[in-house]
Amino acid sequence: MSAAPAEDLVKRWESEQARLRQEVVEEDTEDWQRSADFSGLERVGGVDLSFIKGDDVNACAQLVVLSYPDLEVLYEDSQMVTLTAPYIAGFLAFRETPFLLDAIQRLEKNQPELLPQVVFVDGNGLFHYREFGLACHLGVLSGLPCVGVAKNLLQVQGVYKNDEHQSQIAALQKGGDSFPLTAASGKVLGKALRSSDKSSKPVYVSIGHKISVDTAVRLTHTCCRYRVPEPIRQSCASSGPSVIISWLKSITLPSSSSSFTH
DNA sequence: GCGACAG
DNA sequence: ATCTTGTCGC
Repeated sequence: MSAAPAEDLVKRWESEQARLRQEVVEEDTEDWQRSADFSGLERVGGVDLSFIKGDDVNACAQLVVLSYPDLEVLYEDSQMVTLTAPYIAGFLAFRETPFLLDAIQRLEKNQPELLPQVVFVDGNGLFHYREFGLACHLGVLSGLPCVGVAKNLLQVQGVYKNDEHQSQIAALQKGGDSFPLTAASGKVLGKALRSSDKSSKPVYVSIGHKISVDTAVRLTHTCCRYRVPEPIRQSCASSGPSVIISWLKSITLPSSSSSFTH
């Protein structure tokens, strides 16, 4: 019957990406982005979805807001959610964005004064098959400046994980060093950044929305205590596990007590 | 058949 | 994403 069930879905998603792609702003739009020390920047956000071992449907959506430049936690939101869309490489946003957007809107409604001035996203932005990764998607739909940070290189648009790439990585001497990820077209889609002196493996930074590549790279570097930028690290590690555990208990206990009804 | 495949 | 312990090094 339907040998290729996702084919039609993928086509719709592709046109949706093409439509929203036109809304991406690839330049700095905020005053603090022009400042050498980012003066005026007080809150940076991070978002992430955490999963449990064999369950790719239930996840914990998290949003944290940290102070800048101290990187202290100002706000934290964790919400168990039920995912509907499958994970297909190149379409991560359709799986995760709705829940990340929900978290941002909850904050906007309850404590708008804590809204982050920029959001770090776990995944790529412009560095994407169609130049519209998760960070762009969330940026356009939320209207907030966003930065995409991926932990692994996506081989796309003529960028390969070959010997040339490896030698460029080897040339990154200290935290803050970077090299461009240039598409076959010549466009710089992002940069590989050595985020700290300690980590030899770079992170891949690309813009999501309302920020320039160079500003995104500079900002990412100042938000790194370890390899992964603190906003993303905090959103991954803070309350994720405990929220998932309490959620597991909440669905396990009622079912066991129901055995008393018979 | 083999490699790639953000999270 | 997550599965998994120890291990080597500063």
